[in-house]
Amino acid sequence: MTARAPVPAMHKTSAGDPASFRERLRDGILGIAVRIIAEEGLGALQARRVAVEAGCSVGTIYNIFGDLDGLIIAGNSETLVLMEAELRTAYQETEASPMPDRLTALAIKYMTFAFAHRERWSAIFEHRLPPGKMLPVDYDQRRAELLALLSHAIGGNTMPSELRQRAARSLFASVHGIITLALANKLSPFDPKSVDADIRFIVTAASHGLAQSR
Amino acid sequence: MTARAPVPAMHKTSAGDPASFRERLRDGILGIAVRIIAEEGLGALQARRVAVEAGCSVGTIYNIFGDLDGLIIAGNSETLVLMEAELRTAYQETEASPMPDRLTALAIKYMTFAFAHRERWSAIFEHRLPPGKMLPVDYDQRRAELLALLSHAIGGNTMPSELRQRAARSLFASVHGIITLALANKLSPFDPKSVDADIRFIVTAASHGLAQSR
DNA sequence: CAGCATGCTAAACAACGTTCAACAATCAAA
DNA sequence: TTTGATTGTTGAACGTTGTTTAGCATGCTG
Repeated sequence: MTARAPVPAMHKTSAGDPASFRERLRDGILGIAVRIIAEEGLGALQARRVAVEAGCSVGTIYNIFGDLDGLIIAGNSETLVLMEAELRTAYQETEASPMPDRLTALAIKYMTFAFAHRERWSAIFEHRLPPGKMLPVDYDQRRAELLALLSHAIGGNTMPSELRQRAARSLFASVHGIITLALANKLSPFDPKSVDADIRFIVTAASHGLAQSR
Repeated sequence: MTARAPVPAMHKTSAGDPASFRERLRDGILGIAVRIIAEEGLGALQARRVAVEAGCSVGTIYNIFGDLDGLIIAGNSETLVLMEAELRTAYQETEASPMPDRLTALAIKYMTFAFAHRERWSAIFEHRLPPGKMLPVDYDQRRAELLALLSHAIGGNTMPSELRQRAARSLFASVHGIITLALANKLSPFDPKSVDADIRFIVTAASHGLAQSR
């Protein structure tokens, strides 16, 4: 029994664009990985399972992404792209508004994204890459762009750069902390309305503090 | 070879207090687990390693703690006790100070603890228990006590309870977010001085906002 | 001494990430 | 076309996890 079926021989057999098969395989694997993370969380991402659902072998995943961390980072990178797009439109829509309103809009948008893509958002912060390894440069770049967006939202240019950057960092971290603890149920049962109120409280309070120390 | 040595038969052989062997074994395992977490992080905690270092078998760990999650929770519980003790003294030392100073002192103390016990502190928030399982009641109780401490620090009794609790939650979450992202190097290279300034900024700013909306 | 309950041991199991020899497919040159 | 080299995929196998469990030493009880 188990007559050791001859290899399906399905690779490189697709006639079409050049460099197509490999790229489609990459996109397919990546899409499946993102879907698993989105539906069941980062912990549910397993090499074998991705291979089965993608119709390839485990080895292929390692050929393309190096290891599971590479696959996770590629997925997180797509999440960052998605998030930046949404935040950028929110930024542009409130460009004429006064500063506290702009900050609140941005913070609420960040919250909305985190709630709508709960597991994908969590995956960004849950993932810790093994010691010694470095993040890809393009991934680092995406994060820097996001922070620059926040920094610009805080003070057009009427404020000392140092204070503005500190405010951008602290405020983002604060909003982030509120969302994180809320989603993890670490402080109280999860309640979106309450999180909304918490964020508005901290952003307006900080805005007043900022205006005062100008 | 490997003549299957007769079982060492080391258990229950200690003459002494009643119920002593088991408790000392429990404390030993727990102490080793805490040390591993403190020195190398939650990810370095492995059943076999704990068993070897404790001089017992893996099964014993499961007999005492149920599973690895039980051991982790027991370790985190000790961290909570340690943290609450430090925060409580900080709370008592600043009981006479005005509210913003009190909040700042408490927040800075929280930061100091997180830096001093980096991995133990991280373990509390990194650990996610498997779906369906509930946290032990005493563990939940410890967290509630910590939050009550913060809530009391914010408004003696001159403030509406609802607003006070919201402020306590948001402010703690904010400080927590600042520390979390700083330790994870998610926003910029880690710099304790900068984190200190960020926390003072958000706490004083929020205090002003609180005073305003009173 | 015989029987029983307790609870630690250590071997086994299942599932994971990861590696690698074998092999199919393609292309360039003869 | 035939040959050889190269590229890229396969799936079995390896090592390391968390977890379970049969086996047995121990202490207690009659």
